[in-house]
Amino acid sequence: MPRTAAPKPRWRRRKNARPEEIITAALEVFADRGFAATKLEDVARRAGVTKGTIYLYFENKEALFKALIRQTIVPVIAQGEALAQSFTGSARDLFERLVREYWRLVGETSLSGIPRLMIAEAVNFPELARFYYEEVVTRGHRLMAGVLERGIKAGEFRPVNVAVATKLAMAPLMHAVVARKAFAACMPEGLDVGSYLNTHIDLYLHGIANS
Amino acid sequence: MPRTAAPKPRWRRRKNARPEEIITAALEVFADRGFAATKLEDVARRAGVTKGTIYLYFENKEALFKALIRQTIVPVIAQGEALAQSFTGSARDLFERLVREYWRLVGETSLSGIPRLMIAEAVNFPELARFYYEEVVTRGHRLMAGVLERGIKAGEFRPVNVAVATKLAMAPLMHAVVARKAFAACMPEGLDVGSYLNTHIDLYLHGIANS
DNA sequence: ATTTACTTACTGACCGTTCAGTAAGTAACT
DNA sequence: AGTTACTTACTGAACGGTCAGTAAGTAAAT
Repeated sequence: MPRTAAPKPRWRRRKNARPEEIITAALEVFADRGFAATKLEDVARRAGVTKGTIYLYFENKEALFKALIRQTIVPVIAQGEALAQSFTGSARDLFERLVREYWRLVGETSLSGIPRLMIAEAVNFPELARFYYEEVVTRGHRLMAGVLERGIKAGEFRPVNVAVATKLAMAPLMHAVVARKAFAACMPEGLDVGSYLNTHIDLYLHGIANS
Repeated sequence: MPRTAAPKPRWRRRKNARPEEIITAALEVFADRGFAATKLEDVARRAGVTKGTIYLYFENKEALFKALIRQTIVPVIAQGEALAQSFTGSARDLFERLVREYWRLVGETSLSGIPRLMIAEAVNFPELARFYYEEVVTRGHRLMAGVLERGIKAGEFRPVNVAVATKLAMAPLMHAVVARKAFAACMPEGLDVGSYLNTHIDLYLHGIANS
């Protein structure tokens, strides 16, 4: 019997690729099960390794989660900030761009599971909540508040209470992201995201317009 | 030595009072920990009994939760329906009444923990999700949709897509309820609920007005 | 032959659920 | 009124399953 049988090792050493693969797997599992209910064994299986391997690259479950946030959501915010910085059109148009961009990058991807997860488990994991609130929520609000102030300064928008108006601009987005995921299985009709976004943008800009 | 020392029994038999006391305790714990993270031992302690007693009155954790929903949230919806039924003013005024009433009965009470809980855990407890969606969400939407249709028929509101407009009317309420609870500890400034509600009502009615 | 990335088998804590036992309450019978 | 026989609301400990984290061992790579 010739020793031609492929050596085909049962596993390979891929130190460089592992962290990213584990984070990718973690995103999928965390996004649809939540933080507490996610089993690291599932994350490992999806990443093509075993549980122990995760602990070679991340200190614990919480550290893995933070790494995931930093590598996925934070860049989305940064991209929004860059867009706002370089944008030269009206505040109205920038608002619309940002809303649609948020939906494209978060609402329609598995990232949409993250806001739901945070809202769900913030109370039980206060350290995670603090981290997320600072890195994502306040930064996102600052971005939107900047757009509103720009519009007010330019005379496009009424001089509203910026903090409140910011929250009212984001709320329908956040709630859609969060509720769609949660009750997907219960809504036979689904949610017509197209009309939903269009209507929100229309109503909001109409409401805040200086006229 | 006189036997005046109160015998003070370690516990008393109070068959009639138990279920309600357990539900009250359960609301508080579920509302701030969520479903999965709630320990029946905590519920029991808060109700002044032990874990075993809960099982004399409720089949299991899930049945306790359903009983809680039926006894707390469902009556709130029913009250809203009654108000809408008997209301004789404009649709605009009815909208405002319902929004404020919702906040008063849910947003400002420990009931506010329930929507968050459902959104959080619907994915992991599909049977609970189905129950809640049917008994609460669809019924709430039907109520709000009725108001919008009334306004459209009366010529107060533009003939919008009612399903979408309903969701946009509720979203800021739901999101405020849900996020406030979640990030209470992270928001030093808090949320100015008064302005938030006023602004939402104002913007929304302005946006949907037929003019 | 040595190093080290990875697996495997294990531990300890946690919690929903169960159930044998206990003591509070009740009423029948003195 | 007091004793006793009985019912049942409630307790508390233990069981079984789950899962984050650990450490000893294995095999890939050099």
